[in-house]
Amino acid sequence: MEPTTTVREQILDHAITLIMLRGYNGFSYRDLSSLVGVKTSSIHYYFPSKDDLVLEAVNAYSNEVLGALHGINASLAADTKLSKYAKLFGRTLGDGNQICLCGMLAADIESLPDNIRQAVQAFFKANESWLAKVLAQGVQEGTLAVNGKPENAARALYAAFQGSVLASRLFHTKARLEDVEATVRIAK
Amino acid sequence: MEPTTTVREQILDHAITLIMLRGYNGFSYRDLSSLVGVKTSSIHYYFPSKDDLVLEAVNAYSNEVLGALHGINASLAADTKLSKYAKLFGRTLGDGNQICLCGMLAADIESLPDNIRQAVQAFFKANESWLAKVLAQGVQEGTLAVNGKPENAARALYAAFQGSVLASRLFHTKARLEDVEATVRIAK
DNA sequence: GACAGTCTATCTATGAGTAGATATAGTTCG
DNA sequence: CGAACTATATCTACTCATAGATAGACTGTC
Repeated sequence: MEPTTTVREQILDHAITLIMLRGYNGFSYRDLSSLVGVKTSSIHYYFPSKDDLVLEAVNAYSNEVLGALHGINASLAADTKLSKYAKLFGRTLGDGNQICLCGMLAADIESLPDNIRQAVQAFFKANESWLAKVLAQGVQEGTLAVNGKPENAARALYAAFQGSVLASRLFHTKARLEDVEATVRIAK
Repeated sequence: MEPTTTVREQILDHAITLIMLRGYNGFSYRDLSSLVGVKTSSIHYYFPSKDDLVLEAVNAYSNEVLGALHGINASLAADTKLSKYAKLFGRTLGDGNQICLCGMLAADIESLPDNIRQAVQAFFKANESWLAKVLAQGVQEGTLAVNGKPENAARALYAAFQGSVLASRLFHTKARLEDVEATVRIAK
């Protein structure tokens, strides 16, 4: 009675996991083959080239994460929203040492075609503009400390989140994510 | 009359460049072979395994960068030091789209042996503690805005720098590095 | 003649990707 | 109805290129 996931979905799921763990150049069709239990040729049937697979992985991941972002209740206080965001960011760290798929692909970007670069850029921009709104709200509510324009601060904050998951995994700790949140939160 | 660099040094230099561009899994002995003009077997003569090569690359890079950090005049104002630091960070972005070698290897960390992880960790810690001192100085001088303890803020700031070079390369702009600096600088 | 440094030649494993067979499930039409 | 056809999904078997790594021969120099 297990939830019937198609082979295609399984391939995509495992691809996402592997990219978050080892990056574009760090996984192969062979890896997927042994994880899903079908031959590599079957994977090529669904995803003709590796780039096709990665592009779909970005889109699927992006939809999921941006969906979760959209699901954060708009009527919450800004600092509460930020906490939820930080938790979202660190979610994959605990089980499996995975970092944000798009952060990973940003590191691998020089090995990737332009359509994937654009998809990753879009993900970055979506996060930055969401954060910019939260920061602006936090300024109004007096719960978040923002130096300069919210748009600029949001880009820096997003970079800090991306960098901190990198460092968190490097040091096997989640503390660095909290450090980032603390830089903008105003103590009560 | 070119400066006589040994083959060994050339290999190491190109390895560093390639790692900063494409990461651990994104370059090969063959790439180095064609760049330096010796056979791959000669590279194995100097660096028996790829991991040996990468470890030496981290050490060489680390010495160079930390040397440059140490070279920043201790008597400067904190905000001036921070500007120099940001410039240092973005130096390799313009020519060649390279990001910090240790930031790159942090992304690839799950493919790397433990001795390299430790070397990368050491580099991170050195940067963070240097930044912590600068932030503490900036608080005293009233030129930098720090929320919370300098140690925590320094970790978050360093993460922001790492994340911002990632984003800068992704978007082909250096603006994101400046956004980071702006979050702690107090406008005159 | 020992040794550092480089080469040729080769190995074994893995990389993405392709060709073509097969099996099964619909679908169409006489 | 049932034969012919088509689409989907999978496999076996392969290609060609690349990966890191090794063995052993050669060459110059101290």
